[in-house]
Amino acid sequence: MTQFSDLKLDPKVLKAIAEAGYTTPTPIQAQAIPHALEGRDVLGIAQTGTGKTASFTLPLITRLGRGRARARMPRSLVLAPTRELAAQVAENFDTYAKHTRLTKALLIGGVAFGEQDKLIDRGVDVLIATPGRLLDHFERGKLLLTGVEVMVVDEADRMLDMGFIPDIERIFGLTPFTRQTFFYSATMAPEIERITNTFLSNPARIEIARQATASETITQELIELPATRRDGAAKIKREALRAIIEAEGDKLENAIIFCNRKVEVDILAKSLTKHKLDAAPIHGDLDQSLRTRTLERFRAGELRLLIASDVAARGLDVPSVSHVFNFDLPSHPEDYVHRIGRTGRAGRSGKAVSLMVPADKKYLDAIEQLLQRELPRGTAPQLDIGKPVAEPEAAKDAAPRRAHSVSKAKAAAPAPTPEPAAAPAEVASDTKETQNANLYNLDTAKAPRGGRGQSRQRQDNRGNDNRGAVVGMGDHVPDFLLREFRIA
DNA sequence: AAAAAAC
Repeated sequence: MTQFSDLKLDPKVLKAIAEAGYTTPTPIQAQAIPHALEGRDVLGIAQTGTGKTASFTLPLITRLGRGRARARMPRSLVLAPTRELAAQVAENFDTYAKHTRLTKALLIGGVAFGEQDKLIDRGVDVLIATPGRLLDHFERGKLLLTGVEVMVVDEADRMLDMGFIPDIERIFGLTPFTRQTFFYSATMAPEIERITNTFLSNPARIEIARQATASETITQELIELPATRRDGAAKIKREALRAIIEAEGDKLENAIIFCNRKVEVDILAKSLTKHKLDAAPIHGDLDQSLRTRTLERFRAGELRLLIASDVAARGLDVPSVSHVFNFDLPSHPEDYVHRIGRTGRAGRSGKAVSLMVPADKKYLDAIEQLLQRELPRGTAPQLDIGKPVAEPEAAKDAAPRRAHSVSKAKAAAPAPTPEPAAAPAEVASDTKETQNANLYNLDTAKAPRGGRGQSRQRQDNRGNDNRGAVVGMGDHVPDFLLREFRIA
């Protein structure tokens, strides 16, 4: 089997790899690095957690080993869709370039220009950036991209989702066509295909087959919660979540809890904190320095619960998360896969628990359709609904305004707008019913629907010999995570 | 319908 020492990497890079404790490259590293070192373009079709980042940083550092940076003319450029991902690439670069004299700058939004300007003026070998901030620097005339020898586009499919493709095309156009290009995407949507045809030249196409021993590392569970009035769903979910967290006890070392909306992230983080749980929010409306600090605390094990929007769904490298919760089922089924992929990494076991209310049924259907299997149904915790816990009950009197707890959480937000025609009918009966149903014990284990699950297996195992391979610098990835998604 | 990313 290939070892890092068999690859023609710079000895200084090999030394740093060894010091980081790795000996064996992951499949994508073993396949991409030789082509990259020959100077070929690389098209990598792979998910996060496969060791993708090092598959470009290692040859990049090797290739830039000779030569020096000139002022305002970076020698290489790495583009990532989110600030956190860009920061992660920068860390990876630092790890493996530590015995070289190569320099880097991280250009992301949300932070001051001053320091970034200084680094660019001095000249950097590697520029790592999100597209918006990079173009901002360029337009201010601070930056020339004509010296770029190597360009990397990471997570291109996500760039597509986020509307960055025009920016990416423009940036490609600012770099010399003689550059070497590494391009990574989890899927090959037609638009992505078009870009690669335009900007890559005879690339080595590397597609990572899923690994044979898989998905046992993530235990998935769906908790179905009872129907309620619209504004009651979130509250019931919060209660259920707390009950589950409590029931997991010490097994829950740390967890990421995903919500679909930023406001929900804030409300949930506050609510959990109020209930004496160690929780903090992360989403795109929060100050960048806070985002960075929160993530650092979480990585360092100083924070147990990270409440997140989908800013954290993909790509974030948080090595050991014991649990992932979907407080809301994601509306894009691929996001389900990305979210739960934050646990069960590096061969460790992980648990992914999703909460569902009846209104989310359509999302569940889409997820099960994508996974080609049913999510195992778990038992809902017993909830003392009807007894006010720490949060005051929703208005019992006729006026169906909003729950006190919510209005409190929203105090900081701009003037609360009136609820657009709240659910009319069954309001009256609701309170009584929930009071009687003091205990919800929903054992809703359903017989699996017709055998659509098993029929389709292993068809995309491409016969690579990496089964059972020791996986260095990447993580163990369940097989269904590596399946290609169809873009609806 | 929402999230992310530029000021």
